Amino acid sequence: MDAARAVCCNPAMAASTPTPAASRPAEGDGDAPAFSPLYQQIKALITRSLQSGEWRPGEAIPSEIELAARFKVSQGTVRKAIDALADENLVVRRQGKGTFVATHAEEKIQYRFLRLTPDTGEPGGMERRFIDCRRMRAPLDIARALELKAGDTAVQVRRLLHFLERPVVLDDIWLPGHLFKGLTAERLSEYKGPMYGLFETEFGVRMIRAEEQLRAVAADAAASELLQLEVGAPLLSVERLSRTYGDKPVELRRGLYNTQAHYYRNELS
Amino acid sequence: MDAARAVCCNPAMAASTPTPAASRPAEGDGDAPAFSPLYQQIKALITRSLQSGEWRPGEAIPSEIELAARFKVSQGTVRKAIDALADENLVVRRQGKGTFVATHAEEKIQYRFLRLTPDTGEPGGMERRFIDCRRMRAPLDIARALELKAGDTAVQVRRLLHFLERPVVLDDIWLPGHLFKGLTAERLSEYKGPMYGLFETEFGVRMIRAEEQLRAVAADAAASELLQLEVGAPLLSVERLSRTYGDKPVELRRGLYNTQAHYYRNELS
DNA sequence: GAGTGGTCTAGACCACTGA
DNA sequence: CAGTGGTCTAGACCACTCG
Repeated sequence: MDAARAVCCNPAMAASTPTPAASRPAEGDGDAPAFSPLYQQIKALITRSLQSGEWRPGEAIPSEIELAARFKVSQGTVRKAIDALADENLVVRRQGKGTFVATHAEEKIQYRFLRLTPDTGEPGGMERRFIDCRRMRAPLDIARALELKAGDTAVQVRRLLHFLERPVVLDDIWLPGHLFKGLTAERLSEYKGPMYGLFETEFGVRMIRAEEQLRAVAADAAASELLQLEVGAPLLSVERLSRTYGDKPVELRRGLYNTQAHYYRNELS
Repeated sequence: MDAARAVCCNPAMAASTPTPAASRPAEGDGDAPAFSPLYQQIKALITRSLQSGEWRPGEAIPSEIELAARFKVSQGTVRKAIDALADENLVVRRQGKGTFVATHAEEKIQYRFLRLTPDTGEPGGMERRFIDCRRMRAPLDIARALELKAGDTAVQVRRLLHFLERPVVLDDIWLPGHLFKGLTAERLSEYKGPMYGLFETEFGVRMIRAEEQLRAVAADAAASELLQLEVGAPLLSVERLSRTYGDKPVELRRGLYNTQAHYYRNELS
């Protein structure tokens, strides 16, 4: 009855003790020690359930005690696994209530990934205006970034963010076509709340983490018109690659930020 | 013998049990619950020892077992305190060896805080060239940022970073004069290794964390000459406020980055 | 082999939430 | 009040480093 524990389906796992003699497999190349602590295996299992949609964004996951029973490990081990997930913002702990699947849809702080802050006043409060939303064969650079095959279709969304009636951000957003069937400008406009909330609830695509590359560039004709600036004005170029579970890239976003009255904030440690 | 535990000097602390009846002080305003877990108190004590220089950067701090004995708590509690310090990069754990005070002086990855990456190739490998180093009364905005009194002296350092013989970064660095007595261009030039390493070993000032504000700006005459660009060329402006223990600001740095062949990298989660 | 940090367990108790 | 996450403990054992 204890020969199974919880990791019964994990290829790199142990039988009933956490680290049996067999846990040091094939030392052939003097590489890949391949020892995985129990709590990381549990973390992987929980992540798999998150990915499979066993619990939906915003919902509570089972309590630590339940999970401990399910996986046949101690509560402390489950706790450590959940702590790691909470550190990665995949999950939110709320004392006395439970542990909840993170969501972009209901956050008080909208725009979890938007680091632009007005010089005076609070972040947020940006108004969205969509310019267009088109399906097409993915250009080469886009396809490469999104790991699409040549010829696959992509969705391009362009939009502006306004702050106090002035355009501040011009975004050019690329998405894999096969994940976003039926995405139209109308649905984008109708949806209240952050765009990543719509992606989550309507298309089941959850943005987990992202990398950004920032540069200073000069406004070209198109950008200068849309952002109401002179050609050549300096703009902050922000290229973001967003990823979902398994580090799979699912969005490439090219933003141009007017930083005359805003700044991009970052913390180092 | 157990009435003292370790937190004997902490005003917001308990006697011998972690959370005695008295731990809910003065609920007057319906504010400030002021409950501090033991491990956070231990963390604060360790931080105080770090700040006081009881252990120097690069050195090992006492083992978990020793600290547990000193503070009269369990090893698990010490462990949680150290985990928190490691998360904040104040300390580095090395299995089998010990826990070490973090340092800017010996890191393999130099420039822990520099997020600029060349488009092709590895980060780092920048050559420093100092332009000048002067002491003066702190300008008003600098004094405010560094929390100096009007009239206090400040040190201004200007320098360039070159990559493959081309100037890429122009830094304008402001430091509180009273912390950096005797800082000269010579000492800056002679020192091998990152500038924060010199600050650490020569002046006992340790940069713990920092906030940056990024903008796109147009190069003025001075910057364009030093960075060998046309006037008006777009530059990434990076204003960094660095802090030491207790969140005390100790450096204001204004950088201008040429992002034609480099980008500023950031990770979101 | 001795000493370090890393994992895992089991159990007690506390703080918070909501019915 | 019961149920949740949060803290603390004590002890066992493992993985890593170095002399």
